Amino acid sequence: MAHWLFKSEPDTFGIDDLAAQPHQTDHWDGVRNYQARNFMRDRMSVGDLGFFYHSNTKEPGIVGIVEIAREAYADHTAFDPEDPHYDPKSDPDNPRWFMVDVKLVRKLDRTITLAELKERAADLGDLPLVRKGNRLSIMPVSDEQWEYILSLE
DNA sequence: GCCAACGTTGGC
DNA sequence: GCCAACGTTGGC
Repeated sequence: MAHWLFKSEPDTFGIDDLAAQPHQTDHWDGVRNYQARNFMRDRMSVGDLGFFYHSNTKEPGIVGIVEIAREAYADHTAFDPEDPHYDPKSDPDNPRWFMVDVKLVRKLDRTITLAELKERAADLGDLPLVRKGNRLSIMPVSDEQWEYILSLE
């Protein structure tokens, strides 16, 4: 089973928004980065676990755990001219962008902040999150990194 | 609000 | 194919 990290801005879609969905499940739409797309499309399986990370907020950090509930399928928001993530180059017959469904497993007892993860960057090896200038919105987390980060909770 | 880092676009 | 210009991300 693989592990992942999903970034989202809580002002747009935070963990409490996911918690409010039916079955605490929603699709992860709006990814418009090829590397992040490829992780979803090619490597995510139902049952994989991921961290839910709040970005672009007062205290950025990991706030919860989600589970992949559906494998990648076409991101329909790319087909909607009214949608902020509209991409005319994505064709319904040959979609460019994909999304998975994620289900909330639980919220963490506390936020594991980016600041403390950065303090421990030496222990987190190649985790893109703690590297300068990183903008990747979906990234793989190794088993070791996963356990280590959870142990901080 | 600022701005560094990054990915994408498009002219050549 | 190169690379400057541009738009976006996201920490601070």
